[in-house]
Amino acid sequence: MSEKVNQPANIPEIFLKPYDPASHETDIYAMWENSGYFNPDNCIKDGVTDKEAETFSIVLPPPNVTGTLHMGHAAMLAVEDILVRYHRMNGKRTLWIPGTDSAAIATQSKVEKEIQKAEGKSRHDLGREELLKRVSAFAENSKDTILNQTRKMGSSLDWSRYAYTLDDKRYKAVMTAFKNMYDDGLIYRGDRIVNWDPKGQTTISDDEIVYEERKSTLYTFKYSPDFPISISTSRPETKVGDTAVAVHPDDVRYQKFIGQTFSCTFCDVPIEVTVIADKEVDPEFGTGALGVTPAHSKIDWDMADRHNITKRPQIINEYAKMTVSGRLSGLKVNDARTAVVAWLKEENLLEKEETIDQNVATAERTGGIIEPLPKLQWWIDVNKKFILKHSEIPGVSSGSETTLKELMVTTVENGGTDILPERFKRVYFNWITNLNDWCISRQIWFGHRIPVWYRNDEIYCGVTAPEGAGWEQDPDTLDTWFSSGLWSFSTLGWPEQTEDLKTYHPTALLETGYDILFFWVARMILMSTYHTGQIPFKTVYLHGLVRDEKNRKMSKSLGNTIDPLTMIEKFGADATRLSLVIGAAPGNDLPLSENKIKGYKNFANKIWNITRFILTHTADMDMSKDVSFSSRDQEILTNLKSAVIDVTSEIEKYNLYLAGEKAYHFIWHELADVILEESKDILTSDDATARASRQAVLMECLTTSLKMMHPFMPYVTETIWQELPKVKRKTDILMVAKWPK
RNA sequence: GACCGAUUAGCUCAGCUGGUAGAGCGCUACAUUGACAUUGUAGAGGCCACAAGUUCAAGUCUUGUAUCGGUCACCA
Repeated sequence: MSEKVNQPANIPEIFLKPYDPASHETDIYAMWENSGYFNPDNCIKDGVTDKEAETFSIVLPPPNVTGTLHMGHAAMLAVEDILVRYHRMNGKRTLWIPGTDSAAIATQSKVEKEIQKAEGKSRHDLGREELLKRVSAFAENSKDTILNQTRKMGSSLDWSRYAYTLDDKRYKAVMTAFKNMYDDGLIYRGDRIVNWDPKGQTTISDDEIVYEERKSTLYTFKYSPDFPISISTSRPETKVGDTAVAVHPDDVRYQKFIGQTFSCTFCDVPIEVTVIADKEVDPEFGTGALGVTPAHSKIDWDMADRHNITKRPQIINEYAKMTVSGRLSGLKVNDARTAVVAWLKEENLLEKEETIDQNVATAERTGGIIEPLPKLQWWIDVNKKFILKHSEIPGVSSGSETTLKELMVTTVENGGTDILPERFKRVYFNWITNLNDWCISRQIWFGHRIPVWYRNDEIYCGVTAPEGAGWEQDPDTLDTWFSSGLWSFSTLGWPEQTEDLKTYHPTALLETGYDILFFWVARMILMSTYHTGQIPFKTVYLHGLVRDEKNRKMSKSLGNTIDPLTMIEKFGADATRLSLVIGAAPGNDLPLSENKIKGYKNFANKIWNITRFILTHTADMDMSKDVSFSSRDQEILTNLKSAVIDVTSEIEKYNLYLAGEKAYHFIWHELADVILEESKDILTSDDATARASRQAVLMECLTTSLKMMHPFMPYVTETIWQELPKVKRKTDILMVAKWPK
C-alpha cells in the first residue's frame, strides 16, 4: 500500500465522518426553497429553464389539512418528487402544486367531538356560524403540521401556488362549476332513496358504503291471518311501511292475486298493499313474494315507480327510529324488529325463521348502518345528453352531443388518459358501467355550501346570492369529492383563464392510491372534461398500499405502523424515499421494514465514501488539461453512459422501481466495487498519463452519478454537490443541473 | 354472483413482444484498521403451483384445475 492512499488529502472535513442526514437536510431544503427554483417562473427568469420548454406538471393529491404524514403520503411524495426533479433537470417547465383538503366530514366531526367533550355542547347548541368558525380555525392551525412534514421528505413543491380546498379561489371554482352544470341540466334536485348515515347524520354516495358480512335472520310470515300470501324479510320492522307485495309475473301460485289490494292492521299500523307482478322478483327466494317498502329500499322505490304504487309512508326517521304510532312508536329499528317478531309470534303469524348470511351496508367513515331513506337531494345526472361546446379530448369533437358517462369512458378508451398499471383500466370501465347518478349534497356544515337559494316557489342558482329579500340558501354542503374533482384545474386558477391554466393543464400525471380510483380519479376526469374540454392528466399512476414486512396492512391496532418522520430522523429522508420506491411496481402493495430503510441509509453513506475516495485522489488533478483516455477508461465512460440511458428510459416508462434499482446497482456494484477497487493501483502508480485519465473518469463518474441519483436521493447528492470543488461541478445547485445524456 | 390479479431461491419480489432463471434481504465460508463502525470476494439454495395443448423451443402463449388475494354487485 502506497503512502498516498493513507495520506489525509486536502478534502472537506465533513467527509471524514460518516454521512449524517439529520445535520444536513434542514439546511439543504432551506437552500432549495430560498433559491426559488421550486417555482418554474424563477427557473425561467434565471435562465435555468427555457421559456418555451415543454411542461411537466403534477398536482399533489391534497392531504387532509388536519392530518399527519404517514407512509402512504411518504410513498406518494417520493414518487412525485422523483418525477418532478427528473423533469426539472431535463429542462422542462416543471410545476408541482401543493395543497390541502378540508376533509369535510372528518374534520367537522373531530371538532364537534372536542367541543362536546370540553364544553358539553352539540353543533346545534353552537349554531352554524359559530361551529364553522371553530372548525376553520382548527383547520388553519393544524395545516402547518402536515405541510412541514411534507417538506421533510424533500418535496420540491412550488409553495407560492399553495391551494386549499376551501380558500376563496377554490370557492369560486366550485360555485361556478355547480352553476354551469345546473344550467346544463346535469345537476338536478330529486326525491329519491338516499344512503342515510344515522351516525354521521348525512347522506353519502354509493362509493362511501362498505358492506359487512353478518349473520341475520330471515323471517317468513303473513301480514294478517286472512292475507293470502306469505312473505319473507330480514327487516320485519319495515313492513309497517309496505304498500305492495311483488311476485314474479309467471309464478302460478300468485297469478290470481295480481292486481288485488288488501287492507289489514300490521303491528298496530293500518296498511294497504296491492299485489303487483315484477320480473325482478326471484320466485325461488323465500316464498317468491316480496313485501315492497318503497320508502326504505332503493329497489322497492324503483319498483313502486314502475307500477305506480304509493311510495310513502316513511316510517323510519333520520335517527333510525320508528315514526309510526302504536307499539313500535319511537323505537330504534333493532328494538322495533324484536317487537315485530314478538307480535308475529303472539298473533301466530310467524311461519319460519332461518339464519342467513347478509351483507350489511355501513358508512365507510363512521361505521353507522345505512338506513335507506327518501329525501330531496341534489344529484349529478351521468346519463343526460348535453352538447360539449369545446373539446380537446381525443375522440370527442367540439359541439358534439355526449353524456358524462361517455366522456369518462372515451377519455380512457381513446388513450387521452392512460392508467398504470394497465389492469386498472378494466376496473375503471367496470365501475362506470355500473355507475348511477351521483348524490352530491351532504347534511354537514363544513364544506362548500350549495349555491342555490329558495323563496316561496322560486329557485335561484348562482355564484353569488340573489338580489332582494326573503331568499334562503340551501342548508346543505357539497360532497367533498365534488370540489376535489375540480382539483386539476381549480388549482391553476379556473374559472379565470389564467396563464397557469393555459400552460400547465392538462397536467402530465396524477399519482395516487388505487383505493381512490373511483372516488377521485374518475370524478376528476368527469369534471375536467366537462368544464374545460380537456383531460385532467395524461397518465394516472396508481401506487399500492404500504404494508409491513409480513405483508399486513399497517394499522395502529396492530402496532405495526412505521412513522415516516421517525425514519427520516433515524435514517434520513433519502433512505426513506428509496425504500418506498424500490420494489414498488405501480399498483402493487409494498412491504416495508425498518431494515430496508436502514439498508438505503448505508447506500447514502456509500455514496458519501465514494466521494471521499475520489476527492482524496483527485486533489492534484488539473481540470484545464485535456486528457487522453485509456481504453479501459473509455469503456468505463461507455458503461456509465449506458447506465444513464437505462435509468432514463425506466423513468420515462414510469418504472421508478427499476430506475432506482439500476442506479443503485451501478453506483454500488459497478462504480464502488469494480471501478474504485481497480483504481487504487492506477492512482498510486507513477504513470502520470494513466493517473490523469483515471482521475478525469472518476470525476465524471461521480458527478454523473450524483445527477442520476439526485431525483431519488436529493439530500445526500446535493450535500455532496455543495462540497465539491467549484471547478468540478459547473452548476451551483444540483437540483437544477442538467440531466446527463 | 361477476370481474381482475397472484402462485418463480428461506423471505419480498423482477423477469417486456417465447430461446432451458435474476435482484435485494437472509444464510455459509474466507478476507479486511480498508474510501466504508454502514466493507469486499466466493458460495449454497428453484422440475418457475399442477395438468394438458401450441411450438424446433414455454415462468413467458392457450385451455383447464387448485390455493391465496383484490374490486364490484347484491335477494327481499
